[in-house]
Amino acid sequence: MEYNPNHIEQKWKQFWAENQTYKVENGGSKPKFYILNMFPYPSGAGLHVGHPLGYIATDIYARYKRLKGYNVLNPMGYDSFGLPAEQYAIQTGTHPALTTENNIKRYREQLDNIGFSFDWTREVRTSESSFYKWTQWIFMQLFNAYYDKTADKALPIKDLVARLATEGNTKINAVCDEDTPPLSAAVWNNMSEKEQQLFLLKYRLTFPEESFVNWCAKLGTVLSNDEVKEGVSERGGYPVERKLMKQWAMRITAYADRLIDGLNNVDWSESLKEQQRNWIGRSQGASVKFPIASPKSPSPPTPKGGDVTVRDLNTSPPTPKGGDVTVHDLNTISITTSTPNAKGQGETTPPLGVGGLGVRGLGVGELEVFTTRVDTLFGVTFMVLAPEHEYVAVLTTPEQKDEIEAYQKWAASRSDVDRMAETRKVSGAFTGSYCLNPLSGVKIPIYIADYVLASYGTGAVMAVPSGDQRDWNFAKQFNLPIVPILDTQKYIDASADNTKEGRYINSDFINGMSYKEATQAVITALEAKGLGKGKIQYRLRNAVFSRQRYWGEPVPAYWKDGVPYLIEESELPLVLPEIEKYLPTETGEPPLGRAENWKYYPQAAPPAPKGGAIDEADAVSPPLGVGGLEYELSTMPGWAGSSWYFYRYMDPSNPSVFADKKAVDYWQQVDLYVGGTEHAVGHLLYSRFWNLFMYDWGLVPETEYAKKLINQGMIQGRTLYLNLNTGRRLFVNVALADEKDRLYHDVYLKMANDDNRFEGINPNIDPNTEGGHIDWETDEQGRFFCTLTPEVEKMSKRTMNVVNPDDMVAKYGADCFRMYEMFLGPLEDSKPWSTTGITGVSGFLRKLWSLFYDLNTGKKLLAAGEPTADELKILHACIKKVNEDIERFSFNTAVAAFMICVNELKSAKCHKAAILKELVVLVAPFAPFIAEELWSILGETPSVLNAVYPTHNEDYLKESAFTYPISINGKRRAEYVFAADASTEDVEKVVRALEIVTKWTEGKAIKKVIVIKDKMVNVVV
RNA sequence: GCCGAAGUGGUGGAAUUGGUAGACGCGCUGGAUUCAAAAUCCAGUGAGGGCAACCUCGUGCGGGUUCGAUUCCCGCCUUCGGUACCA
Repeated sequence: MEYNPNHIEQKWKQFWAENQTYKVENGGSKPKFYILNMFPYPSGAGLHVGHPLGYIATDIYARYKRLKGYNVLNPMGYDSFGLPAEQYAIQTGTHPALTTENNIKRYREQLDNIGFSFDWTREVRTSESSFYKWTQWIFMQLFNAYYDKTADKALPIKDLVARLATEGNTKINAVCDEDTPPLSAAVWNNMSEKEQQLFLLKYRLTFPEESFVNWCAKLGTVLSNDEVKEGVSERGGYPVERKLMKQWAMRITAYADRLIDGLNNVDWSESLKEQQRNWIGRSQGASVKFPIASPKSPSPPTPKGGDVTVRDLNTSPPTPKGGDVTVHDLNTISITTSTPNAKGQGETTPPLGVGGLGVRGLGVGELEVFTTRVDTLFGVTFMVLAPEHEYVAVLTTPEQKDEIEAYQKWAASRSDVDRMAETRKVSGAFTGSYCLNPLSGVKIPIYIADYVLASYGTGAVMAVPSGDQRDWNFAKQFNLPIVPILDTQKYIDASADNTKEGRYINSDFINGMSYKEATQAVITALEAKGLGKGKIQYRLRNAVFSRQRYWGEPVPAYWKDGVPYLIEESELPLVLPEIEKYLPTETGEPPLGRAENWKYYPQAAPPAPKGGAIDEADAVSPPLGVGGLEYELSTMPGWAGSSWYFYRYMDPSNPSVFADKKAVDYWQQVDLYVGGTEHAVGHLLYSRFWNLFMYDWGLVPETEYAKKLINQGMIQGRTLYLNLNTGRRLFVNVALADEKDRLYHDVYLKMANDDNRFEGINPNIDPNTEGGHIDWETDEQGRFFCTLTPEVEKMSKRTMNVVNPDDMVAKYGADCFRMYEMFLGPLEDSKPWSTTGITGVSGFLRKLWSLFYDLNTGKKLLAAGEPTADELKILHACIKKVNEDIERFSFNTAVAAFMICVNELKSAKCHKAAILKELVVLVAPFAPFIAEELWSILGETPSVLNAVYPTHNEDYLKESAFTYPISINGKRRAEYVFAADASTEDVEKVVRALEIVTKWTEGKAIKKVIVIKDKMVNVVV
């Protein structure tokens, strides 16, 4: 019988399907194991050879665990909402659902070809209403929740409402918008329904807000920060601008600390955890208030233009000793305001900040800054605000108005790309106003500059040019004083020295202190004056949750009189309506503005008002769109469905709950999650956030849903470029160049000897449509050649470097493809795809087959008989090695172990069923097709997955002798065979007497002989 | 700049706890088979020297710890990934 991979693949694919070999039940006596792959977006390009890498690894592990006696959940599904299908719909009018359906069909075929053990009865698709019903449901739970800091968890919003009605919000320690005003119960109870609802939005875990977002005009939607790379959209590479829009947001910041702390409890790679920590960006510091100097107080000469000088800081010591002399009496300054922020004001919020203060008129108010180095407070010589800072208008003196406004205009015109390209350039403008150092009372000028970001901290920075390079650069540019504050800062004229080493100087009461002492002393002093306190600042922003697109989950909410309300849970799912064109409306509404046939709502009877609970929609009888009711027209972002899909696999078709509690309690959490590192701060952070919320809500049992996570490396493609004489480069289709001798635009080429040189068959036809032609070279025989430039890049349809796994499977067989991908190197490493070496794996499988049948004659070699000690040793060494390697996800070395085993059995001419049977089970996770075939050839009943996984017997591995390498001073000089049971003393005695040893130690005394049992001997002279 | 990971033959990569560096595969060289080629099989293959036994060097670079370092420590260099006027 001959080895024909394609033939046995067909046979076993059918067998597995007919016998539901991979179907998994919830429950049973076996221990559970949940393995998860990041589910793919079904793109039109189909799977390329990079996608299956992780799937193969998990499939091996899943089969291995199953053979080891576990009940293994190994599901697969599709993240099937997304932009490409919608873009295609805009271009062609094809419904995204249809495109998606076709793509999924193709994916499924490709996946089946590789022989995965997925339980397809559990397949999920995020774009199916039976699935997104629960995405919408979770959204509703988030809307009905607020984060209580005292309980340190999410609580029902109706609890908050009850407390507001009895005690106001002053005692409530909850996460809310920064502009939330203090409120008494009386004020709350006097609010109208609308005012109350708007007020509650400041607390809800998901809420609409007017905010600056990344708007991509070309895609017609907003993008989250992690969907924007280098100022352009990650998908498509289109320009992105900042735009103020009303958007739904998720209060992920409420979970910032728990998202950081939870990382300590999961087995994820350190680099990935670091990425998440950096993304959350927790920094410990202090907020400090700088009183704004009254214009009436004595001031330095008004600076003009760019050459501002406040020389008096340099000529006189910043702070007189004793601290009793101050420029300004701080106690007379009334503190009446809170920090402004970049956000718009809610309607019910009393106007705060500038408007009510009249900063310039009254000479009161203060600027709040956040700093991680409050100890450097005495080194502050100026203040810098973001150009968009709310105070700028009132702080600007009439003389400086033109300059400031010109600068603001210039800063606003700069795109993110510009800003990033010119980070080293110093620019800014002086407002004409001053503020006072809260401790020293020193008067310092206030500038604006775009190196200060409005979106971080308070949008204001206390500048310490001696300790911060950017501040230093700014001080040099505008000729501002630089005061060293640590005795270690010696080269302050050359650059800033951001150090914590040394003792303080020029710093009043902290002079002589260390960093730690000073930080505490300054905070204490600030707190005593009510001008500062310790504070933790996060880089993490609340996550924008709206997309102005069609192909996504509809938000289950509607608007009445400017207030958002949820629809009833009983009305879920809110089905995505059909529309005729997938474009924004003429009035600029999202595509859903075109919908007229909202299917499921409002079909139910108007809900009865529920006792006082204001989060319930209590008057929804008229159809939406009539009587002031309007649907929310934006849809959810791509990360909505993927934030919880792993629970749906546990109970995929349940109509009444996202997953039955019994199922969730059984599977608990994902034991092993495998996916690409590109989701480090997107999906993997959002899903942890949703999981924490679901945990708080009592829906799931674990605070972290993925116990262990492995990031598989990316398999890159080889992109071939054809250089035209105009300097333009064309992509060359890798597959066509390899397989069909045919290239771009009817130019016929043939693979030349050199990998990247191609012979032209008909160079008279050139791709003039691309505005140039190829510069052909000719060889001595008059043949034409051109040279292609290869580069390693991500595989994508656009660069025509996609390698389809189907082609590999057709050519070498699925088993070979699977093992080869594993053999390529460590799972976590990225590597360019190359088929060099696949013949080695192919040869291995044929060799394995040849233990059963003669490859030439087809004669059966398989025989009965007692295995010899040698044969057992070969087998059990392999069992041991493969077990260990799978446990540490080192699949490449496991494949090598198989090769060694088969090579040795072949040399030993071993065809014994007793040996081969165990080997087949061992190979089954890696090469399931050939394993099933050989298993049945052995006369066993399929499936091989129901076999028992072999364990090794250490007795078979015992050697009768061990060859010790003998080193002299750590250099290997000889080896000598000792009996395995020789004691270290015996070994030492013999080694000392060896001729080779005496030769090397000639004339010198042996100081020591180190014998490590079964390892080596080292003679020290 | 900051954070993280990694640098080993011609090549992909092994070396699991500080203990024989280069497993396994590809490629290459020589041989067998063949009319010939492909395929297959056998042998060799880190570099340098030597007829040979054998010797010297060798895991990015420079130091250190150790009987012994690809592995641990210190200082650099390079590459890749992430991130960035984050105060």
